[in-house]
Amino acid sequence: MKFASSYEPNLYESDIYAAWESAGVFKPSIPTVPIDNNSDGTDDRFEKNGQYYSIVMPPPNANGNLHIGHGLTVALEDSLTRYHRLRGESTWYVPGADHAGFETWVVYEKTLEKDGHTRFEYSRDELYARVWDFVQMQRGNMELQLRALGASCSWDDLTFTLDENVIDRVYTTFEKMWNDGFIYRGEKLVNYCPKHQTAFADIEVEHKDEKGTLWDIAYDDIVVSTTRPETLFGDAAVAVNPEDARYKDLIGKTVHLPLTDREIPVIADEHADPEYGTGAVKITPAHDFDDFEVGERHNLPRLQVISEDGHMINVPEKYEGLTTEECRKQVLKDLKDQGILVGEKKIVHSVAHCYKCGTVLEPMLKEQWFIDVEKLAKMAIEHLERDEIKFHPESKKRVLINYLGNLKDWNISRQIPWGIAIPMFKKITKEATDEPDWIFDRRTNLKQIERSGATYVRDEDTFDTWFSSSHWPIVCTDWSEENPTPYYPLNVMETGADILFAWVARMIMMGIYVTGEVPFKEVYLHGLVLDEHGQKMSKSKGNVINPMDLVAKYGSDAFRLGILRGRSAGMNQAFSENSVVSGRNLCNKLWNISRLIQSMVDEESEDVHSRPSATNEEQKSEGSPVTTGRAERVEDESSLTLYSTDNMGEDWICREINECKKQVEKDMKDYRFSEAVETLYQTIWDKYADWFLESQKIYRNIPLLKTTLEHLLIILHPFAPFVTETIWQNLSWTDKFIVDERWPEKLKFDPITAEQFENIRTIVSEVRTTLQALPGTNNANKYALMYDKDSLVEDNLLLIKALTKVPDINALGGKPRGLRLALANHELYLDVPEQVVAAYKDSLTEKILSVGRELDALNARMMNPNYVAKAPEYLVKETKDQIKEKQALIDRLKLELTLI
RNA sequence: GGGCUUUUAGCUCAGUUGGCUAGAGCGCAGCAUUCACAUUGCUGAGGUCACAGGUUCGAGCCCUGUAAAGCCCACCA
Repeated sequence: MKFASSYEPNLYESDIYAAWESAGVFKPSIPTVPIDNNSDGTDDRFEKNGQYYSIVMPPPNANGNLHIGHGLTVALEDSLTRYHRLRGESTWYVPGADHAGFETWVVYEKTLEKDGHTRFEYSRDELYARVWDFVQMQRGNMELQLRALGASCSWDDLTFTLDENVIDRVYTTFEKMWNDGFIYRGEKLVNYCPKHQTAFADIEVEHKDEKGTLWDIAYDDIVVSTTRPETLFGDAAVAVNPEDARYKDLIGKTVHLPLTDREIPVIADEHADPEYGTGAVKITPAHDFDDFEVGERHNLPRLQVISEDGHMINVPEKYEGLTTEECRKQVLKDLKDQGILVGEKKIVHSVAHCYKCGTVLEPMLKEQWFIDVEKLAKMAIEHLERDEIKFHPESKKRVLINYLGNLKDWNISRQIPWGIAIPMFKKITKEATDEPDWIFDRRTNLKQIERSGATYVRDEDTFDTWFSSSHWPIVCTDWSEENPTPYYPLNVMETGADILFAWVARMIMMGIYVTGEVPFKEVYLHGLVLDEHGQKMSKSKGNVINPMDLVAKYGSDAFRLGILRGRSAGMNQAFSENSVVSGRNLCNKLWNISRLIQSMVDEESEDVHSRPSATNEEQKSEGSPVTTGRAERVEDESSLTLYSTDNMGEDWICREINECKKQVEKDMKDYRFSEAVETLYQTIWDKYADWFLESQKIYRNIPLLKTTLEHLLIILHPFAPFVTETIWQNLSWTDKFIVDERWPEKLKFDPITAEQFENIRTIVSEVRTTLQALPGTNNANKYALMYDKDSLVEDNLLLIKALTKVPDINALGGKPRGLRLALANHELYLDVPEQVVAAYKDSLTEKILSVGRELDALNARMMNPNYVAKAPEYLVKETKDQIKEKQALIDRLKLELTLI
């Protein structure tokens, strides 16, 4: 195949992915289901020596599109997956799809409304079936998008959050909790959205600061302060602080509740803050969280005056049926008319909103299922304290422990039809008094069941989705009591830092409760992807970046490289198209590197008959430096390519690739993706292309070119899977996929020779810098280079000439002239006329001064007796050496100056 | 009120047990054009590491405090 002059990702990506998928390369190499080859009753998977690497995808919404956060998630998770696969581990990346209970329901309810219907026209089962069809119809987009991003997940194992095995597992856990007494049904105040008519867990509530009014209302002799006058019909008492001298005498007495004919007691409770408002507060146990608790302490009645659809109930006829807003106006008017509205003050207070529709949430008295989380949280804390899970970033562990320590009981009932039905049935037969009021039963497809002569009806509520998704690591790995799998616990859970509490905390609690083990060994939390100005992306701001647009424009790899760049764990960081452009450029660079090497390989095979290894002959005739330990026809284990290193640049690139590999290994272990990518950029671009390949235009070592390119392609593959595979296939040096390759072994090289190449680099750099600094333009073509009795230069004439682009290199024959190059400390001169050298004098003087400043600093360090006495020996020695070096350099520079 | 995080080049960020003469990408400036790649090459400018103290032979890094920005939790009648 021929390489085009630039890499066009669109031409290859989808074909490459399809080829991977049909070849089945994303499946774990060791089966996920138990096998018993010896028929000895043991699971043979555990006997195999393979290492297991498992990771599961936080399930994207089944009927949605991927957003930028998903893009980051895939870039992170798939890099890990591909890296561990290349390392030879049995790697399992389980994809998922979320039924997204509430989210999807909101979308569906909108379409219902558009068609002029409401949820109340249908039974729960009908609604469930309708949403199911709705989701199936819209489903699939996100799975295609995951493929486009290169996610190398095992598609056969895709887990949908409403799959049968998920529901089974959730029911099993629920039953266990029910039997263990962790589940209770309680009438409590819950956060309730009157628009969506469902309750939420505390964590789903969005608090916003808002302007409001604090009204003072006279209840006989006592003036109470309230922001919600309409709830006064539900008042059960007035509370004052027991220490508050103003109201001491009133405690125990009753006052008249305005607009009604009721008398309510004045009670003493710490809840009343003497500093706030009038210091007296009306207590409405059924419609305020604090008041609910006060009510419990004082055994006050809970009077519900607001219905679930947000209208007034159980109130005087005049107010009955009004919305809370209308009622507030009416009440205020009536109180004013009676002259008992005695004050009003503008305040800012925080108000609970529905995180989806923004409606103000109503605290509502409801019977719901709750999980008593105390023991679960305690177990989780114990495991965390024992460091069984490593966090990235580390600080989040403490944050999580603090959260778990203050966790309140968890409301798991939701009044929406789209979700997993709660498997509880309520007794409706009055006479069967011995039977329990509520029973657990898995037959949630039935509305009504019979047991022990009693009739039970199904609870119509569904589970909070976080309750089922807290089982995610368990259900995705198919863990069960009978067949524990080596893929559980997961190696890592990668997800957004914003759902640390909602999801990660619950997975840990549930994992420990169900399996006795933490569900994952490490947690990597990514922050939000912000726009290029560091602003949160939002539709209303119009700054949303669609990852698929970028993939289409620049390619999947470019997107992945771009989004990983400059990103670190747990931080909300800006993202701009620029970084993707830079990723695209790297892909193109790599493509052209491969193109060049392929062309060299092709030439070699054409030339092989006429003039075998001509370049090597040339090299040898110039006399290579004497070295030891140089690689001789090394057999590289991964690629089976034979190579030898025949000059400095070749040893050097082997060393640099080994260093790069080592660095990437370390970065992946520490989840430092950005650094890994950075290292690869530098190695591929600044070292491999700019130095090694340039030198190979002179010394052509085909076997080494092939081996080193293969190594670089493999190391980059986890981050840029498509371009590396496309090149791999295009080169066709092997029959395999790069996906299936093994992480390369160390390259053999001579370290002494490798280090000598640094001298060449210094020489070349100085020639370039000096030429640029000389007056005039296009100096590279103007001035020849001269050398005198310098074996390094002599041995590498062609290379230096090619890299510096000077027109000529000549021997001086013991008569120095021109401009001596001082930095590199070799007998090298630029053949520059005197008047030009004179113009260079200023920059030379400046150079001497700056080196002088460095020397002063070093000397000052050595003058400090404490430094010499206390600093480690090697550092003192290093300083001494540096002083010598700098001094010598200054001498050379001064000599250069006097020569002018 | 409790907790967490951030502050380093114009922008976005690295800087892993203190050894730094503080780095990268983008951007900027200059130079180059039969070259695998202009999605390029070469060169360069650009920093009081938020501030103030302290510890240390030595601080971007450790300690104390201050300021600014952001996030989370709780409370807010």
